[in-house]
Amino acid sequence: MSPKRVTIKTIAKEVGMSIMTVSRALNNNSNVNDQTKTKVQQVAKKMGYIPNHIAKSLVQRKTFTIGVVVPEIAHSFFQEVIRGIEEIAYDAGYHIILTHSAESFQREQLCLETLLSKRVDGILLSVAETVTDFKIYKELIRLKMPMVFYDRGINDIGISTVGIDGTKAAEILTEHLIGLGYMKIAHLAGPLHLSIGANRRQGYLNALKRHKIRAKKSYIVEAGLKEKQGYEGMKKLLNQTKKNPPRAVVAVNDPSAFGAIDAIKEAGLRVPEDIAIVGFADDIRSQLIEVPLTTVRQPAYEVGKVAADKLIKHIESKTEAVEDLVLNTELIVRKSCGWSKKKN
Amino acid sequence: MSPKRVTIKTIAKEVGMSIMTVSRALNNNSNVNDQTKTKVQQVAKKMGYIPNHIAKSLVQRKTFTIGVVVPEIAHSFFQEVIRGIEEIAYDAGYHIILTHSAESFQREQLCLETLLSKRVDGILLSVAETVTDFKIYKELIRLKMPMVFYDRGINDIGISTVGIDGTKAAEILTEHLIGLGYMKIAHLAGPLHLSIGANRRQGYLNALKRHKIRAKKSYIVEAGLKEKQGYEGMKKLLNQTKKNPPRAVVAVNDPSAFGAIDAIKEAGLRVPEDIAIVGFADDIRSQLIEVPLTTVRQPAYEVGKVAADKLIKHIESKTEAVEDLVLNTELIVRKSCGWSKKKN
DNA sequence: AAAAATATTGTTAACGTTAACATAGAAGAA
DNA sequence: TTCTTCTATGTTAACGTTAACAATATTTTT
Repeated sequence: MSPKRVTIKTIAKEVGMSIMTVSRALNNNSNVNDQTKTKVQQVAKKMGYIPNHIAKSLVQRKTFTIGVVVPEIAHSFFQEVIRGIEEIAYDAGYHIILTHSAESFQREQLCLETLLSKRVDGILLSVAETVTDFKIYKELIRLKMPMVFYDRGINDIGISTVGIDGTKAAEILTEHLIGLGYMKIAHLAGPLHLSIGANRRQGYLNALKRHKIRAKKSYIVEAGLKEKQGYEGMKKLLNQTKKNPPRAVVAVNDPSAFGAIDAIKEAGLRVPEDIAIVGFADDIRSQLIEVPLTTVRQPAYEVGKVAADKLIKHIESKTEAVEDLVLNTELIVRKSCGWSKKKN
Repeated sequence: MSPKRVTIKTIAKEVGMSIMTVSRALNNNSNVNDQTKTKVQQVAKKMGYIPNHIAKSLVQRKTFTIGVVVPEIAHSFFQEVIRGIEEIAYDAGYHIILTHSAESFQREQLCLETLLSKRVDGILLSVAETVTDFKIYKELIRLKMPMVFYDRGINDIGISTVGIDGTKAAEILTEHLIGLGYMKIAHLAGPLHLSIGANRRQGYLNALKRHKIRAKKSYIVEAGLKEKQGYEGMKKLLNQTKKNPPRAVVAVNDPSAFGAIDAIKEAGLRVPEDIAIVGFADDIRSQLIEVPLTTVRQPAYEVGKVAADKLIKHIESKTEAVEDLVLNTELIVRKSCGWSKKKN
């Protein structure tokens, strides 16, 4: 952008007025003579003036920019969330800087540092899987940086979270299995320090309890959110329950379920005849695989919209309440839970 | 972010040195005593210093930010492109501002104005469907704003474009139909002022010509890139060819094909028995619909990567050549082209 | 030991804008 | 007419940083 830049200074010289008048005229600010205003705006247009938001942001300490941290950009769930965020942000006159933590704690730190340096007005973040240290979130609170967690948050830390009721959804999912007659139900859990991990496990336990099924420690394996970890987790699970293998598995999410299915097949077992499985999140692939996966649909686009909306409220009013917003989920029954088969 | 901010000035006062020394120490710049450097860095950390990129950008006239304009954020193709862009940008130390033109010319103008005002270092853009006036692109060139088109570009305007060889891909697609025995092949074209529209139509015509099939004007309808437009276009096509309806249709893209399928069904015809159809782009839905769609897979993620890479080269070297980069496509044969049926 | 070179630190201005206060002129009120 | 109140514009400083040049202290060379 080399050709000698046009600034309000240039315009001021051209129209023979002070830069302040030009600034006011261009911002349609009060107390500028109508003639002056029109004149300035005409000249600005003619000269090809492009306002410099950087300078404006510096003096006003406001960028109209929202920082978004996504833990897994390849996941359709998050892509839809981004879409929701963009829509709301656009309507409110904000723009978004997109960053990607790739499920890495370190990289998440880096994303946040960048966003702070770029002086975004607020941050939307979904906690990376490998995060175990919440110091930086507390620091952000201390800095009064407006922030909202979406999908994956930290409880009782003073930051609003927008997501689903994972506990309830996992409970419904598990109860669905129980309703089909399964008694020996295992759980491939996610990271328990993340609310999604803890909640889904809790929902699983709640369902068992309600139906007076004793939870077995060996039936719960803390795996992870990725396909590979689901695979490893399932292998471990099969290994430690050889004498009494489960008849159904509640996986923490769909990718994890995909991995688990691989492990089940590898062990020479069939889904759902030998082991039924249900996932969580409704990944696009879930309906495409050989035995389509029973899962829970999360309203990704809505999550993005609501989170962005809440964040902007936080940004624009110091008194906006910190609260958790819970959106509805929907049970999607497909073949992997073996609804049409005999069970035991 | 209210608590009295720590700036290099604050630090300078604390360590009893000039702000310039502090600046140098923090930037690991040459010519600072090692002791001083360590001291300053320690104090900075202790005081919770957060560099202000806004101020830095202002003076250096460089933001390390890339502006991305996406025409349809709900489309999985573009979501994958974004993923590719993010990856390359991250590796090169750039961040991305994501904007959405929603296929609207006006809104695209707005996106570009914003990006200019935010002083991004470069712009990646895929032309919105309703764009017919290229003035602003020329203006960007004049401003020497580094820029690369991805997927949808404008020919011979002096801006690099990263995409696929739409002509060739459409030719292959059409030839596939011809190879299956179809002779009466129609085309639902996209906007012809966009390269993707023009190229795909050309490929369709090339294939016909090569096989000595006369192209009929009534068999070509300029529709649009969206599902609804495909629907309307197909209705029009059926209407204007009542005496001699086509046996196969080459749609400009998958959404358009979906719409066309609806129109075909609505007319009481079957796909592919009565009318075969092929799309373009491999939308995620293409394999899910009742009669899975034969289409062309475009390497979306790769497109994003290559485009970002090219843009960064443009940014970092004034002499980078303007050129069109062409990536390979892959024909995906599914049922909608009726490969297993009789044809005429 | 003086001169030259180098290493380290400091000073000033600039990036492009707006906030806050100041001023001049015009219009209205007394 | 004079005082007051607007209206329109101007002046100055600030936002937080770096570039360019200046100055000082230290080391090296001759």
